[in-house]
Amino acid sequence: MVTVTALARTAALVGDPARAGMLAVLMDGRALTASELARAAGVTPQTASGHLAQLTEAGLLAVARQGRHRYHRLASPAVARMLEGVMAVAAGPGPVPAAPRRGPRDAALREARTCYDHLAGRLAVAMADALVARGAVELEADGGAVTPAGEDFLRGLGVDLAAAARTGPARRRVFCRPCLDWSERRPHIAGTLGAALLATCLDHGWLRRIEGSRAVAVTPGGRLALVRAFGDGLGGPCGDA
Amino acid sequence: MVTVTALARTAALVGDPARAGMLAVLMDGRALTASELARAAGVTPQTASGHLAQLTEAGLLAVARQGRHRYHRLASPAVARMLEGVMAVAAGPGPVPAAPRRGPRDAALREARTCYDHLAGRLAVAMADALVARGAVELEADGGAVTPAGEDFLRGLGVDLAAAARTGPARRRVFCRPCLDWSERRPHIAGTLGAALLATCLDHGWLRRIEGSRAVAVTPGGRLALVRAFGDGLGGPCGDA
DNA sequence: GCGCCGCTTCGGCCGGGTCCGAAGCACGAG
DNA sequence: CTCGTGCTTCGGACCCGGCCGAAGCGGCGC
Repeated sequence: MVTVTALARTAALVGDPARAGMLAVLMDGRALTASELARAAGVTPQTASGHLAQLTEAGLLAVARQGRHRYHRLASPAVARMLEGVMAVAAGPGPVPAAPRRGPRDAALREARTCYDHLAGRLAVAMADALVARGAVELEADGGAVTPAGEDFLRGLGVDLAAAARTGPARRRVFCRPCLDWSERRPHIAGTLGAALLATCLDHGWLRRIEGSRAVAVTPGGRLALVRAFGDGLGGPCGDA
Repeated sequence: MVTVTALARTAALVGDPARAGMLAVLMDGRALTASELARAAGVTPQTASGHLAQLTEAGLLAVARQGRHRYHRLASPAVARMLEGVMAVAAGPGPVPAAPRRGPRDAALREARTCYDHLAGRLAVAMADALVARGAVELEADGGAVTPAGEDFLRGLGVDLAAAARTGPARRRVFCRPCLDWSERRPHIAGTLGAALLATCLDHGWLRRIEGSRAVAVTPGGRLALVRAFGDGLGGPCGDA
């Protein structure tokens, strides 16, 4: 089988700490320069350059030149899914890791952040719970689905389901994929629906990206809108309701 | 983030050719002895022993002692999903790899084989196509769903949907996950539904595992039943209809 | 009980791959 | 044009990790 050597090569690319750090940072879906990635991985620029060349040639990263900067991003959703899969295994079977780190430094990250193209963190898990509770979405380990009632509800929020469903109105119910949250250890909504949800929240000004971080902030108006749409669970980091 | 080092460690485990070979062989869902895995990976038993110890301690493999044999298997579906993800990336974006190898040695593998807990190969792709064509299943990149009509059809075949849907009759439609086939480069049906389909085919005697290989054979009666259920596409390796 | 077989552990060898210092390119600004 | 900055390439040192030979442990069959 030719594939076994390719399998090992690909996994080995992710298996180096420096490269793994870069890929983990890029999991938020943004495109970063080589210097930023070097700093994130804790190596010198020339070392990072070599790693980036390998990752790009293997098809894990895509680059976009822009002036004298080179922006690197994950080459495809398949790469993001692969990384999610490895992270899920790396996290181990333990469902409850206690409360390992309560540092305020990453409090914003635990509250809400981007995960490639969708939301993650406490907010995303609460959102998924609310959607399941109201019967708008069905979630299982292997996949998820939007119910007919859920279609109406989401359309009411302004989620562009039609854009998410490229294949016509007949099969609008599938574009939903669970993604295990590393901070909450509970599933949130990824896939095309997750991407559409994030886009909607950003478009409406409910959420705002925080510069230089994967974290996203809930705007004052956004908090109101989210609570009205999803219920009290979306209220705040510590339940300010 | 503690997880970055764990991410790299896990990926590095898959990143060694010998270990990757063992994991690839185990993707058929069976449990093999250390000697068999050593031969599959092309290393001596003592080398394999070290690798297996690492994989087991990291939670990628589970062992079952039985007499003087030790049977190793993938520890969880999460591990299988991770490997699928890596393989998908390793296969590269190229949708058409020409006809790289037509050796009769793996003809049976290309025709039908197991992939952890479900079917893969030409037969599985044809089966997925037939299910989609008759409107029993909807498949997208992010997930799949069984339609209400599909529920009736599958139940008629004897597929145990109830066992696949542990969570009650209300949300029976989601347990379906696409899995990219490495020989056909087209999706087939994985997930709980894929596992139930394979179990049904084996129970009915339509398919039979081939000893010492991932390949499965279609029995004479099975071919008849499959063609009747799914149409001519299931007929034979080269379309003997 | 004795010997066989599967599996594991220990030690030493060796190769691949990562790392950084220094120098070379490319692009944009002044 | 010349300088400065971001990125890449080259070279050599280092170290981690895989590999196998030999020896030790444990269960099974005769």
